[in-house]
Amino acid sequence: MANLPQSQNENRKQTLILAAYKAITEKGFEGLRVRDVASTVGINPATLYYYFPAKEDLIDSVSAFVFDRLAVNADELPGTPKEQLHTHLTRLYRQMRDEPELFTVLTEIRLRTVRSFSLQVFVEFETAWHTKLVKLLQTGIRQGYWPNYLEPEIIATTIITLMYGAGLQASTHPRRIEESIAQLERWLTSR
Amino acid sequence: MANLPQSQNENRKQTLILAAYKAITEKGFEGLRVRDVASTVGINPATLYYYFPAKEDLIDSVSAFVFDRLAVNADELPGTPKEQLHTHLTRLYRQMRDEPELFTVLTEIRLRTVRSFSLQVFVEFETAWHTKLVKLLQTGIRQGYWPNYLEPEIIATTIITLMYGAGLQASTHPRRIEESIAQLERWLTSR
Amino acid sequence: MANLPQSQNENRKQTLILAAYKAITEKGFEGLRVRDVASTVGINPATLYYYFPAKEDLIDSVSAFVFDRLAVNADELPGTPKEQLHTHLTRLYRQMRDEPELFTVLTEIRLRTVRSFSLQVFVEFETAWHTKLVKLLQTGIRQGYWPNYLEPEIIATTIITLMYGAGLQASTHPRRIEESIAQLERWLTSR
Amino acid sequence: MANLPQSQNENRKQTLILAAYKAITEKGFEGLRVRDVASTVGINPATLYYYFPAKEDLIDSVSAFVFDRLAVNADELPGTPKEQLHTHLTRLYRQMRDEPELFTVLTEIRLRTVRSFSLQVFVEFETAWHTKLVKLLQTGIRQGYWPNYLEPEIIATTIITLMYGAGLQASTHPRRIEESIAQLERWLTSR
DNA sequence: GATGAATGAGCGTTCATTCAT
DNA sequence: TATGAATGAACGCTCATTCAT
Repeated sequence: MANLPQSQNENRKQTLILAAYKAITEKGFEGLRVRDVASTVGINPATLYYYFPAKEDLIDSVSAFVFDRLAVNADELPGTPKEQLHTHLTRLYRQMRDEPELFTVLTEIRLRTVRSFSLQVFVEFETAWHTKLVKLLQTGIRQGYWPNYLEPEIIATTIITLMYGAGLQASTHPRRIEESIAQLERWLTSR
Repeated sequence: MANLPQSQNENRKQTLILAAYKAITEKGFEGLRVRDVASTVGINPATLYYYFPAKEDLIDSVSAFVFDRLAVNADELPGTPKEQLHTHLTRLYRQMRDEPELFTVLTEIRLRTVRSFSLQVFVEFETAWHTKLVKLLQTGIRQGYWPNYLEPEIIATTIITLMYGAGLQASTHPRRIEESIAQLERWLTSR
Repeated sequence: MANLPQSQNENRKQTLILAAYKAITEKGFEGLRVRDVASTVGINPATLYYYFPAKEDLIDSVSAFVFDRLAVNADELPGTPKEQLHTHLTRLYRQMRDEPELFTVLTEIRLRTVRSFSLQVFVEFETAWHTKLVKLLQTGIRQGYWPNYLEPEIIATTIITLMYGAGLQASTHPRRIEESIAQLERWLTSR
Repeated sequence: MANLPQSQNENRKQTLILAAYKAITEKGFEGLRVRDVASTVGINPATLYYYFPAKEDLIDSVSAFVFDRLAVNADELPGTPKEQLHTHLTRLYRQMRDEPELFTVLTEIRLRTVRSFSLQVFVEFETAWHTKLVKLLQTGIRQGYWPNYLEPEIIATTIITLMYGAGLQASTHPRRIEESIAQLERWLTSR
């Protein structure tokens, strides 16, 4: 009861983040306009500034939203390491298929970090993902699920790289993604 | 004699394209300004419009420039198919290492096509690349360089996908790219 | 008991007036923002509107505050007319030295009246000051403190004019003020 | 013939400066709007930015315009020092009477410098004025036009101070100014 | 070929103010 | 009394583009 206003506030913030996310989806950062985001939500542009002191803060929140949505928590999954990895890749694949825009926006953000906007947040995201994959692979190798000549660090890197590439093609070639991920898994388990 | 002005014209156009390319490199399409491109070259913005009727035309030329620079003509290389693929991947890797911006801009363009700006040019580029890889792999398999259960279409797709991902990380994690590509080759030739 | 809220109300009003005064001191009317005044006092801008129905009302109160602070009640001083005038000028000088901003704000208000915002309040202030000076001078001349060819009206005007000029230079050239006022007194009493 | 465009350009710049000057006259810096200045001149606001890269640059030009207009070149006048000073003061008085806004804007600028915008330009203006007055007075005293116990530095300061004060009252009490200046001259030449 | 001058449309942001709670 | 949330209007400024010269 008492925190309803609070949650209403949070609600509107979320609505704005979603609207901005969708706008980026459609026009990229290149075409992102504060006015458009506001009018999509049905509020005055000035009101948006009540929630986000600057456009860049809204963008930061969109970034956080994207990172949160991405299913990269590979180690908290059930089953054997092998099953865990499979689930992880499958989840990512499904996400790419069902909401390819998420990966489009992820790439948009990625490119922005290269031009050093707020690199830190992206570095953290990638490091976390990489670390989780490495641990999963180490455990799997130790338990005999994968050949022990595999180098977890390199495999993790390769998986992430392939996923980035897949995400970039998600909107236009959903089929390709599936095939590439399947091929990756085949290689991992071969022999 | 008669075509000197013509070539001078071409020269200036190239200079403008390069300037625009560099601008995209530094600020992305998000920060690309006609005025900046013109002043970098040392001309009046109005003059730029003599060479390119609209900003979008300049961008199209930049796209063409990027596609041209990319070393994706895999089939015109010397050696056996295996050597050809190796050379192809190595060339791409070296390009990523030496001028990672090229891949940054490629991705910028790629994202724009998703939002349907001039999709066609990108489809052609990708199709050509894919086709060349498929042919190379088919020949290699036929000649026994790779196991015959490999499916050329899927492997080609996987290679391209990985390369996109690598390109995205070129500016920030050059090491990762090397490892990923090496891993890919190991998989291809294993057994 | 009953008027405690009343005085609390007055208290907060005074706090707001002081904050606005200080803001004008630092940024002029040009940079006076309701939001800033409110946040300096630690309240919500909306709350300020409970105390002052409009920004202009707050400004009016600041004007009144400035007029009140100015030591221009020349006739209520002890001593002979000559001593009274000396005390009057000395007080003004000290005020210029100790809180030059007061005169800066006075001038800001003065300029606003020229553009006819609330001219009346300023006319009253100036008339009162002028009248007091005239009376003081008349008494002094009648009592033989100053030569009788002095014209009180004109001298009063000259004093006020000089004081305005001094006030304008108070923040940047405090020394000049002292010298000018001393010179004025010397002239007044010469022969 | 060749420099006509150049002078046209300068012409428009001057027109804009004048329009801005008039706007400040009417609304002060507080109410100075780029849009208003542009529309007064009948151009698009964007065009104004072709001539002045920022609002503050336009303001700087207005300041220079005001300083130029002010008749403070006291030493280049004909006649004896006494006549020169008289002419100087008379000119200023007439300017105050005929275009009091000039002094209103001068004061506006003066207040802005107190809040340290571009203090230097004002310091230079004042120093030049002061120096000229001092030289004029020194010469006059040496030549016996004024009693030799007068201290040129202090008198110069007093004159300037009085003139600032007069300028502040120019729009509302033109009569007062005349009287104050006359009084000043009487004092200077008494005995 | 090249430019100075111009512009309509629009940008991110801020303003004083309001009002339900 | 006090505030969170909202807004219309405007602000300084920038954009891609045009066009007479």
